[in-house]
Amino acid sequence: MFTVESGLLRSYSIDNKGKEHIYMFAPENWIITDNCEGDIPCDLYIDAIEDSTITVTEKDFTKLTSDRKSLVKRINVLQKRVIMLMSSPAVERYQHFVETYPDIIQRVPQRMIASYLGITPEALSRLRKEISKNK
Amino acid sequence: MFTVESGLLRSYSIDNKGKEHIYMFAPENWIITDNCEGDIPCDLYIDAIEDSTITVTEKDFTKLTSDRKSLVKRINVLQKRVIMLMSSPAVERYQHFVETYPDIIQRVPQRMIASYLGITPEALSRLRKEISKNK
DNA sequence: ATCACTTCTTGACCTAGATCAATGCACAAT
DNA sequence: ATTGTGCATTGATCTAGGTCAAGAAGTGAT
Repeated sequence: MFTVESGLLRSYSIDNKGKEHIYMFAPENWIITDNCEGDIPCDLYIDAIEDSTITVTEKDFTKLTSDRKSLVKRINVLQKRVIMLMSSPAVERYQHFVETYPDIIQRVPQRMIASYLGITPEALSRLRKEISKNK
Repeated sequence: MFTVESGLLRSYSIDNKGKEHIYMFAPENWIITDNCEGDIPCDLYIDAIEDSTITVTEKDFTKLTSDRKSLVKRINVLQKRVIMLMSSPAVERYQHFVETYPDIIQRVPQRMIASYLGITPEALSRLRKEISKNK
């Protein structure tokens, strides 16, 4: 966990085509982390855009109070979502959703899945057709 | 703040064309909120997709510990970002960024702004040209 | 001064996904 | 049985933004 005293940091991910996607900028007084929990490999890189002085703090996810833990978890989910919206095409976002929330799929109409993924129901319908064709 | 005992809720925003964008689904044991702080008008609607039983908890943002407050703030920023990525074209995302972080613009190369917005440097360049033309 | 390196811009073309409109298909109400 | 009403699908067309390639302009090193 880095607290920026002066300067400017950024965190970013790199997609499978090697393209960078900036997740956040951290100027003076901001806190920036890679949001890794335990063993989970972390998909955020951090570096400095300007010469910076920073304070490093060790964070121990396991020592957080449970409500703080759930906030951090929610942030991680959002982080993943932001990065996917920026870097993955609709098919991949759909597949990720199916894998992550298999039960939800059964329970909500497709147009709502589309709405969650940021695409139209028509696009989702076609994309599902394509997937089922390829197997 | 709603804790879902059984059933399924969703939260969503409505863009300026009247289109709904689902921000999250909340099945059993999930917590869902509209993330309003104080007087700030809140742009999330919540409703039930299935018949549900829920527990309502009052939350008082002002009473949170400061570190919790900063987590909640970060969630709100991410929420805004997710919704904008789903519902706003690149121009609007850029303008929102300029208004929100006017100082950052001065300090980072344009390609990084583009990367943050989820577009290519070329697209950002053209879009800026378009904006400057219209005024 | 010149070369190398990087950023920004511009142009030509391409593609993922949006939009619009029509059709099919359940399931509920009469 | 028939008439909605809402959802999913399909087709035709459009558009925001991506890709690729070529300048232009700034900056630093030799």
